[in-house]
Amino acid sequence: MTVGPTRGPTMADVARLAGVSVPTVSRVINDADHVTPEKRARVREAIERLRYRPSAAARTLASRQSRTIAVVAGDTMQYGYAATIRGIEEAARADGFAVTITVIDSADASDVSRTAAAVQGQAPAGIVVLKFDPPGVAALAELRDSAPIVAVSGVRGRDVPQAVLDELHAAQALTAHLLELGHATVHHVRVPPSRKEDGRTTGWRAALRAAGAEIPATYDASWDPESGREIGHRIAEDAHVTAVFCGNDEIAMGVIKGLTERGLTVPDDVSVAGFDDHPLAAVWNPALTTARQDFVALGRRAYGLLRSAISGDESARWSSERPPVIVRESTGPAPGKRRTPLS
Amino acid sequence: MTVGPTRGPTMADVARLAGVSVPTVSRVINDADHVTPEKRARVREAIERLRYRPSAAARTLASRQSRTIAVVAGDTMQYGYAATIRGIEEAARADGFAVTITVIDSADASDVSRTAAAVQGQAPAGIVVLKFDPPGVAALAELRDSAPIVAVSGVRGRDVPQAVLDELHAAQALTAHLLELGHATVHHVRVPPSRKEDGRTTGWRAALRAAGAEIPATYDASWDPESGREIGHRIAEDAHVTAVFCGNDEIAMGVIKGLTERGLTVPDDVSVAGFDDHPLAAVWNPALTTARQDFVALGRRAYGLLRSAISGDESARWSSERPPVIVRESTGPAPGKRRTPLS
DNA sequence: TTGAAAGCGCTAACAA
DNA sequence: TTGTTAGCGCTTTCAA
Repeated sequence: MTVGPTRGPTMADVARLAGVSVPTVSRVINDADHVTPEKRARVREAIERLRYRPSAAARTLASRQSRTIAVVAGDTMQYGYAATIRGIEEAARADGFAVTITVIDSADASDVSRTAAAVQGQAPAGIVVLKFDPPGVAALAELRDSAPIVAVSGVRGRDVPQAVLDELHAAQALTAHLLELGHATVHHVRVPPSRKEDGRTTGWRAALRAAGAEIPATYDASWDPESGREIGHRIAEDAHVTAVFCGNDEIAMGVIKGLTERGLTVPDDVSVAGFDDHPLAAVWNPALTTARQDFVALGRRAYGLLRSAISGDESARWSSERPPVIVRESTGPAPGKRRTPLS
Repeated sequence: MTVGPTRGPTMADVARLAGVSVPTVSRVINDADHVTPEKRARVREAIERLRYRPSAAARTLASRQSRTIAVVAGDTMQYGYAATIRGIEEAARADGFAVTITVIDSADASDVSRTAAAVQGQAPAGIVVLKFDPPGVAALAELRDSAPIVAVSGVRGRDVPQAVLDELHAAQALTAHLLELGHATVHHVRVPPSRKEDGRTTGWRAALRAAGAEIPATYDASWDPESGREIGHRIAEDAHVTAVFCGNDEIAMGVIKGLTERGLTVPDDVSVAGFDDHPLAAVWNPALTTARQDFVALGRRAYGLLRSAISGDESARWSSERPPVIVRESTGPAPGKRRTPLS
C-alpha cells in the first residue's frame, strides 16, 4: 500500500479564510499586480496561519511551466562535478527553482535513452548537462530538443548555449610555465576525453608547438588516481621525462605517488603539474602546481544561461572564463643534468 | 517572456490513435489489470509511435502521489556527501523515482525555514536528510512531519528511520589499532560534530578508556584541510604526541602536511590515522590508515528505507554497517624514545 | 473488461 | 481591482 504525503491546506482554504476568491490568492502568491494592499495582507496572514504551501504539481500543470530544472551528469562524485552541481543548485534555489539530478551511467544507447526518458518525464523547465565526458555528450545530443538546455564543459561548442572554463588556454599557460622553467619538453598524462581530444591536451600541444619543443606521446590515465600511480612507475623508467602535465589533480597526485615509490623526488627530479586546484592540492606533498578551475562559479554561470534560455532570451548563449595558473611546490627548474635510468 | 517546454502528445492522443479510452491508456501505463492483451499491445504501439511521455505533474496531481524524492544536505561537495547522494540517486532512478537536491546553508532559523519551504513546495513522496552536520539536524527536525523521511548519519537516532555507518565502533577499532602499536595514548583531531559529539569522538574516547590510557584534550578542526595543517604545526610542538586519530581523511592529510613542514616524519615520528577512506587516501604520501566508509552503499540503504516508509511499511526503520579498518602506511609502532621538543 | 464522469489544485482568460 | 468560468493531463470512482 502506498501512502501519499500529508495533505495540507489548499488555495481554496486560504481564500475562504481571507474572504477573497481563489484567483486573488493566486495573484498574491505570484506577486501579480492589481491586488489592494489590504487584501494582500489578509491573504498573507491566512497563508501564514494555515501554513499553506502551494502545490508545485498543480502550478506546473495549470501554467505549463515547471519550476524545476534537471541536471544530467556522467558522474557526481568527482570534485569538479560535485562543485559544478553545487553552483547550479545554489543559483537555482535563490531563483526559486528546484533541481533534480540524473546520472547517466554510460554512453551506450540504452543508458542514454533510459536517462533521456527519465529526464523528459520530469518535464523540467530546463536542462543543464555536464558535458565533461562521453555520457554527457551523448545525453546532450539526445535531450537537445526536449527543453531549453545548456551545456557545461571545457571547450566551446556551438550548438547550444554553453558555460565553459577555458581549459585550452589554461593548459597552454601551465605548459608554458613548465617550459620557462627550462624543461626541454613537457610530457602529458591525459584523463579520459569527452570527445577525441580535450582542451587540456590541445592547449598542451599548442604550447609545445609554439615553443618549438618536441611533442611526446601521451600517457592515458583513467579517472582513478591509481592509474596515475602506475603511470608514475612507467615515467620513472624514462630518464627523458623531467616535466609532466596531468589532466587533473587527482591523477597528478597518483603520478607523484608512483614517482616517489620509485625513489624519485618531485620537483627535483621531475616536475608535475595538475589541473583543477582540487581542495587537497594545496596540502598535498608537495603542494601541487595547477590551474584553478572555479567550478562553483561555473555552475552559477550555467544556471544564468539556462535562466535566460527559459525566458526566451536568445542572446545569452555563451560564458567563458580562463582558469589562472597557481604555482606551488610540485614544479621547479629542470634538473641540471639528466638522471641516469633506474633499474 | 517565459517559454514552456515543448508540448508533446497527451494521453488523449494516444487513446485516439489506439482506438481506446483515456482510462485504458492510463491502465496500461500503470500496469493495471483488466486490459486485454490485444488492447494493451495497441496502446503500447501508439505510445511508441507518438513518443508519448506521461506528464509527471498531472500524474502527481491526480493521484496525490509524487514520484520524486528530495535529498536535503548541508553540503554536497565533500566526498562523503557526494558519494551518499550518488547511492541514493542510483537506487531511486532504478526504482523510477526522480531526486531533487536542496542544500541547507546553515542551521539558522531563517535558512532552515526557507529550505523547508522549498522542499515542502516540491511535495516529494519522501525525504532523505543527510544528518552529518548541524544544518542537517535542524532540517530533519523541521521536515519530519511533512512526508515520509529517513535520516542518514554516523550515529543512531530513534526518531525517524535511519541508515547509519557505525562510526563509533569503527573509531574505537582504529584507536585500538594505534594503541596496539605501542602508543601510550592517541590524540584526536575532531571535525565539526553534528551535535555535541560525534560517534568518532565517542568511539575514540571509549577505546582509550577501555585501555586505561590517558584521554587528552581534542584539537578542533574545521572542514577545510588547511585547518588540519595548522593543527599539524601545533602538534609538532608537543613531543608527547605520537599518534593522532583524525575525524576524516582530508583533515588527516592536512595534519600530515603540517607535521611534515615542521620536519617530522609520518609514521616514524607520529602515526596519523584518518577516517572515510577517501579516494585519494591510498595515493597519499604516506598512504593513509583509515576506516572505510562505503557511502554509496549507505545512500542505497537510505533509499531502501525510504521506499519502505513511502509504502507504509513501518518495520524497516534501521540499517547499520560497521566500517572496516584499513591499515596502510601512515601508522606504525610508537617511536622508541620521545622526540625532544622542537623550537 | 471498458468507458463516462468527476475531480486533483492551480492559473489564465474574461467579464464585471 | 476582483470574481467567474474553463481548463491543464492525468487518475479514480462508478456504471455499463
